[in-house]
Amino acid sequence: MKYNQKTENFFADVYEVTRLIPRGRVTSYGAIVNYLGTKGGARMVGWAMNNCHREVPEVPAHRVVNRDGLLTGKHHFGTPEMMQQLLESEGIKVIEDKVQDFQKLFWNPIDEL
DNA sequence: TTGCTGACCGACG
DNA sequence: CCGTCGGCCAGCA
Repeated sequence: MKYNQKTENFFADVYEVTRLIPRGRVTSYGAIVNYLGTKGGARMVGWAMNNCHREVPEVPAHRVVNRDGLLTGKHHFGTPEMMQQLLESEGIKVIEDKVQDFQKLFWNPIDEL
């Protein structure tokens, strides 16, 4: 599969930022988009994540949630429970598909990078 | 080319 | 609180 240079660059940036998320922390699609300069649109981040499973090394997509801290993409993992399981294994509490203390655990690439 | 969809977000009523 | 719409861009029929 080949993508445009634009798309490849976008993908690379998204994956790079996602991999930089510290263990036990989370971020949002909007934050990544904002960090990249809203290039490509917010929905493209999710679209990129849909392809991340074939990327190497593994992209911690489970650390990326929507702006409310909801695990909107959990159905795109092997099983719907996997995303929550991975987060809890890192010490993140998840209740009803929602990250607890989201504001506290939120990792903003703009602020950190 | 058109129209619909999508792991989003913000604004409106 | 909930539904709807517009904007963003790529993929597909």
